[in-house]
Amino acid sequence: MAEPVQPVDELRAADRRVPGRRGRATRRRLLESTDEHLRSTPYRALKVVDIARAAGTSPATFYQYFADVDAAVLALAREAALDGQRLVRRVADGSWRGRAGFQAALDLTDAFLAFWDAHRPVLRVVDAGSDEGDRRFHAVRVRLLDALTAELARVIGAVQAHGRNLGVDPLAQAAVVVTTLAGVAAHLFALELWGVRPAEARLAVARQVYAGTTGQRPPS
Amino acid sequence: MAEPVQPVDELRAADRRVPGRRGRATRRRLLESTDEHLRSTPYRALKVVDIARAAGTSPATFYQYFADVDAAVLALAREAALDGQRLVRRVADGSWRGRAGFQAALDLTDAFLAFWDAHRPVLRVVDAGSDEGDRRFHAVRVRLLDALTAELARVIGAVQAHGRNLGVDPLAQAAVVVTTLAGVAAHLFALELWGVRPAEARLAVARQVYAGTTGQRPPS
DNA sequence: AGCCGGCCCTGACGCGCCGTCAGGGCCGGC
DNA sequence: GCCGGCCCTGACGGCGCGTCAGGGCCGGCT
Repeated sequence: MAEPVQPVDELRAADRRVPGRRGRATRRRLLESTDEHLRSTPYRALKVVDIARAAGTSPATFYQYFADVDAAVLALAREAALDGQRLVRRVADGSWRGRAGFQAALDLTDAFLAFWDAHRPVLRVVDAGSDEGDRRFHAVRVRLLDALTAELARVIGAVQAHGRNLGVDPLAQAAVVVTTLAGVAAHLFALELWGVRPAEARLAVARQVYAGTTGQRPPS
Repeated sequence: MAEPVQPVDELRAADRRVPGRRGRATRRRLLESTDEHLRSTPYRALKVVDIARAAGTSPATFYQYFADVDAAVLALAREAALDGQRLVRRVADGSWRGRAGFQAALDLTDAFLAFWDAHRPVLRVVDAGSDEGDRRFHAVRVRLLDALTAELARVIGAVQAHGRNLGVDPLAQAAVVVTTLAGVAAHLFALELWGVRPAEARLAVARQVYAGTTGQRPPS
């Protein structure tokens, strides 16, 4: 929750110059090219030369702006994290009580799945890197999901305070709910191959979100 | 559920010979070396030469038994899948009714987390490959989780038949529960860095498994 | 207009790992 | 003690990475 959105970005790695207008445009084209390629190519098969050429520049230029491909993906992930903050409002604004609660769960599920879909290739790499113990990827994954988890934990805590002692750690419960959302979002395609229809998966997720958040049986 | 454990394994890739005793021993050492290295090295940083040398052999020999590193990891994953089948019994044997149901959920959670932990490095690669759309990794991931999902779906269907119409597709619901288990198992370390205590995460997962399977509010 | 300084780009190169192939060691049977 | 077949490996071409010195472009100043 720092004040500036980004610390003026990184200084140019190669020679410590501060990029001017033209430089920033090149950097942006490289980021977009990276995102593009990530949608059609497995991460390990990404070639710097392809990214650079598609951006109308050369590999050497790529290394002027990013230390390696990871750095470019991390930059994309930070942009995605910014975009993801609107999910938080969806949790905070909706009412989680009674019949409306299930609607809130459905809304959150839909918004989360859409969010993941918009940034799928990047988030895949973030997940993989984070799982492998890479600090940088872990940090950005936290940044992606932290506010949402905290807000859900607040809701869960409020439900407990309202009389229903669920006997759980709100943070742990929220984290598990968010993990379900992220897991299903990531594997939705796989579930489909498996014979699970997306609409059914969506409903099942929303039920789990509802149950996990309110401690109530979901409506049938 | 085929009769032979493995279809006599693959023929040797290099020259189509059927490996003899010595050859199989070398293959096994290569597999173990791969598993070993995977525990301390990010997948993309794996070097065939390191795997081979640690197994007391040469890179060329590695390629006699595996087309590439992926193939070795897939072989390890298939072994893990075999090991994972015992999770199914745990679901089938336990009673999911009443108070005992929550115990069944706890047992499944513990067994699943232990299972994932035992095979973590390999399963990480499987997840990543599957997410990237690689057919081979997807197939082995299905093999890993299919029986468990099917059994859970059976339990969910039975609960419905017993009068409580949950109004959901049992397969979708089971798939979401399994996804929660897999997601938390994969990210448990990350959750810990996040401030979630493992014991609390375990309880939260068990509650979600219980709620998702039986449609009941978990006990407090 | 002409010049100049600083911003930006890139060709070229050394390095390291991949994956292959021809050739040779080892071992058990006769 | 010899031989055939199983198994291993040194050596090599190819490719992508990451770096560096050098040069183009452009806007401002006189």
